[in-house]
Amino acid sequence: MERSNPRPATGPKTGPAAGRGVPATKARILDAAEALFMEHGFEATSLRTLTSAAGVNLAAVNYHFGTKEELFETVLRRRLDPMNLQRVELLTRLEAKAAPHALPCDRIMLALFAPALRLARDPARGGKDFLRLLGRAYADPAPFIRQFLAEQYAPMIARFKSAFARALPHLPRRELSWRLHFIMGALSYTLAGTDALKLIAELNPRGSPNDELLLRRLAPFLLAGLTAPLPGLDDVASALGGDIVEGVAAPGADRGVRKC
Amino acid sequence: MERSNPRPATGPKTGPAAGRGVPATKARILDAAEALFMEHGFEATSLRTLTSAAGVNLAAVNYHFGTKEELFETVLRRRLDPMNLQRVELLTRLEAKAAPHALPCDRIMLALFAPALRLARDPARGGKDFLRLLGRAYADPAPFIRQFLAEQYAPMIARFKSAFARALPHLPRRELSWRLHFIMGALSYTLAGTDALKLIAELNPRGSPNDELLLRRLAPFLLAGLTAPLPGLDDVASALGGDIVEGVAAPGADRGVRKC
DNA sequence: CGACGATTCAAACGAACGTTTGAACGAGAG
DNA sequence: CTCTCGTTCAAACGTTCGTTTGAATCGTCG
Repeated sequence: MERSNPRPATGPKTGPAAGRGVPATKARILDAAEALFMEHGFEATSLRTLTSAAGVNLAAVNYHFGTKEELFETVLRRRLDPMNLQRVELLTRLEAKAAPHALPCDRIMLALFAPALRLARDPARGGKDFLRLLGRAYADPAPFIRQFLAEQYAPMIARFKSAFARALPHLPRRELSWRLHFIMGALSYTLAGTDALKLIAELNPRGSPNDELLLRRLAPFLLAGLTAPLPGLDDVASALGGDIVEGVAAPGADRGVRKC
Repeated sequence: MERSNPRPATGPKTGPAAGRGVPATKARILDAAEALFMEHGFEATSLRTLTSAAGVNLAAVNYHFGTKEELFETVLRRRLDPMNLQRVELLTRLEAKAAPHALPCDRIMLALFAPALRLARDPARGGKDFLRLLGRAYADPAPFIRQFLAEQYAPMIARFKSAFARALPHLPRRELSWRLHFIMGALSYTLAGTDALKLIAELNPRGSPNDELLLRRLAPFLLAGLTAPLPGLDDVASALGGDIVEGVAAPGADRGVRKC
């Protein structure tokens, strides 16, 4: 029985039906998990609900994936790995094409967004639902999720940070780091599509939550923020120093900030 | 006994020690809940952990608040209500001062940010930890949280949307709605301070996660995005139409987008 | 055929959860 | 004192969770 090593070497197909499309169970679990994790989150999705939806036995998850957490990581990795790989490859290709000039940062952002869009359009199961799962994972408090994402994203982020630094030589590195953080935050939040304040539904009454349209609006927004002039040191601060609650609020507080 | 109405009218102090600082239990539960919900999220915080930390009996939560969910809403409402009230009042006051001219949108954003900053600086317990709790709640999948936040935020959001619409008459209403959504998303994500990719720690090695500094960097970033020129219709789209993965990628795709 | 190994299955395990119960407590009013 | 009533308490309830178990199943190969 060998229960001491429950997971039988996650390797290739040594399965029962041998040569062809064998472990339908494993794939069905992955697909159901992606859909349910997307809809209800990690903690709120029970293995009993999941295995029922997938039409497999309850124990199948632990047999094939070992643990619920490992299943979650597998679900994420299945689409995240290729996407981040595409991002870095695309960036490298665009940079090579622009050489010896630095790649302008709207192109860099294109390399960041296009693979996500491409994933959203993926005809295969998942598609844009996966982006919602990903955005939700970004905000999950579970430590194992945070660590997994950090490891998964760190190299890609570092690569893009270098590219942006080359495109924006005047921008202090620290400021760039902040702005990249804001960009990833807005991107995650938007992709999560949680409709927190029902804004999306109100804005896009038709049933189709057009992700492409969404990213096409988000990209210029973030690009403008990225290339914004450096903030004055006393924009918000001076307003807070004066008693804003009584309406005094910094007469000349708009230095360094673009007017409307 | 009257167990048919377990919660004894959440009204004022009719307590045991009568006249003074009575239901220490209730306050201790609220404080402990704020800290623990902040650190671990709603689902991951058990009532047993919570009541142990607060030094009260397990049943006290159900006695005083009825339900774990109602406790959570109370924790949020305790600081959220005053903050959103301050936001709207400050906006109204600034608008009155600017009349008959429209209030420029950097000032509008000041009214959005300053009360949050003020809350972060609050010497009373909670302070900036609460903002992290709030940012986390924004991304929580639990339906009751989403509904609660939507009801709580909708009026304030609508008020600010009108103000921005007056300051940006050339911006289509639909575009403005999107950008406001992006702003609230980036704000929530930033306030959540989840340090998803450990960026914050790397950027701010000193122990103090200076929220003021953070918002002072976020505000110009978002302001630039808000006032960005309208996106061309084929920035990202044409790049996607051409086969970006092979590096063709839209030679003249930067129309309408500010160059770096 | 017969044994093997990978897979599936029904059933159970132990733990943790939110909530309820009914008795004990303790100050204030009659 | 006695009764009352808001509060606290230890204990238990019923449910659900992720995981484990050991037998049954089935195609493959000697």
